[in-house]
Amino acid sequence: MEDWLDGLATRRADVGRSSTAERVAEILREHITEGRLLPGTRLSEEDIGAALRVSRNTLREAFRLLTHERLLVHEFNRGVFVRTLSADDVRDLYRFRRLLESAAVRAAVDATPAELAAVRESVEEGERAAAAGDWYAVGTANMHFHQALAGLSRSPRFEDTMRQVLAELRLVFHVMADPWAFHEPYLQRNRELSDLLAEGRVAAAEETLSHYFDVAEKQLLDAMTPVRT
Amino acid sequence: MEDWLDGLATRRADVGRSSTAERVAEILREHITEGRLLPGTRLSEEDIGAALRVSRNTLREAFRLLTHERLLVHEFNRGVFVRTLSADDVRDLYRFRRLLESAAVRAAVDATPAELAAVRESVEEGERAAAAGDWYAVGTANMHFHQALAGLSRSPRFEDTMRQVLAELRLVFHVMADPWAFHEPYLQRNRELSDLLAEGRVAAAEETLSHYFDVAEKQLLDAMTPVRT
DNA sequence: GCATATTTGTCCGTATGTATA
DNA sequence: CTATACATACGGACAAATATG
Repeated sequence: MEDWLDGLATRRADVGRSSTAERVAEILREHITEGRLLPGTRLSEEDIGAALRVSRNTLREAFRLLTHERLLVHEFNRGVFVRTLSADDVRDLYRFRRLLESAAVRAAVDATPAELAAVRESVEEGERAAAAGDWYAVGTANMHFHQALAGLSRSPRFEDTMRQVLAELRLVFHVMADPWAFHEPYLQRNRELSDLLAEGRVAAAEETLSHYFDVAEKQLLDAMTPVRT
Repeated sequence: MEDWLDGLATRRADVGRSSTAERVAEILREHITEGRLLPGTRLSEEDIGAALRVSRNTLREAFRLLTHERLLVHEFNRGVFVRTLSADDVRDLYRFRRLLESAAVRAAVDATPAELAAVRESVEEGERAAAAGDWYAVGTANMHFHQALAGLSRSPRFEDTMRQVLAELRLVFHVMADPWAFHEPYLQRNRELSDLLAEGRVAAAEETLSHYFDVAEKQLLDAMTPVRT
């Protein structure tokens, strides 16, 4: 039996409120985004159902949720697998992010002070985490930063879309030698961006963001290529 | 016989294959987007299961698919209903569209001739349909136009997101007295936009698009408000 | 407010089809 | 080619929640 199944079993006690499928999905999502369940892993209905003590029907419902979030892929008559992102997927995700986050930054001209404050707050969250040497928290704060940028759009659907994209990208962070430390260099740039936005210098912010993506995308792709030819 | 022929044959079989849940979802999706199943309608598991001759478990799987597409809403212990969009939903959808389609138009500077041709082709599809007095086809062509705009992004995820947004908006088209004729006035504007893009006048195109959304959003919201107080 | 009927939520057993060693 | 394992789909069961009279 694989290790991660043990981890699942310990979460069994948590299963007791709200829709069962949602709870199961949440448990699996956590395992995936934290890298305990690696891309390519097949999720057996029987094994996981046994570990979490839920029926196959319920489990399939949870699988559906995560498949829709693109964290799992469903292959007909073969089962569900933790998604493996290709280099093309990563390129597409960054192309998408460029479009989305640039649009969000441009929308900053209409942003409320509260929305801009949320951006600054996420920068400070990252700086505090770095000062404390907590790299995991730095990574989380970086996610919050980009989520806060999405908040400038003032569109719930836009924010949902951003959440989705960021969750999907997490699938590939674990190819990095140290998945979380890789966010550290971006603290400085986030601060810059936040300041530019506060000053209303939208065009300059867009420029900074563009550099951000160039570097981050290249860094991820470089880390990926050695994995498979 | 060569091996690759076998390979083709099995792939061919794979292409046409889909789960019953997906086929059921497709049938329901069609009923919803064409207005035969109206927002607010409750979808009884037993009735629909009997009508389509599928088991409750399979049907629920189809419901899940459509719920994730936001065409249905699931109310715990009460069942699933065809989604009813609120005025806020429509406003959010238009805000989202503004961000997305503006971004797509700006990305037109890097578009290939083929991508721009797809935009023009959808305009002509609409013009032909209008000349033939086929308002349903005019509406469809209008969807294709905006989907073609999304294609300028050259991002599959971006195009998916647009598809989703347009599908969702269809839920509300049926509040219009004549759901399809309402697209007609936009033919002219689509042509304008297509021409501006072909000339590379991106900023002007963005401006035209912005007007487009102002008018369309107001028109939809006005048609909605009498429905409910 | 109460009792009843209906419907959903969850789980199980099983038959059939499909993929893979 | 066969055997095994697994996914798909069905129908039945019962508890729990909801709607109805």
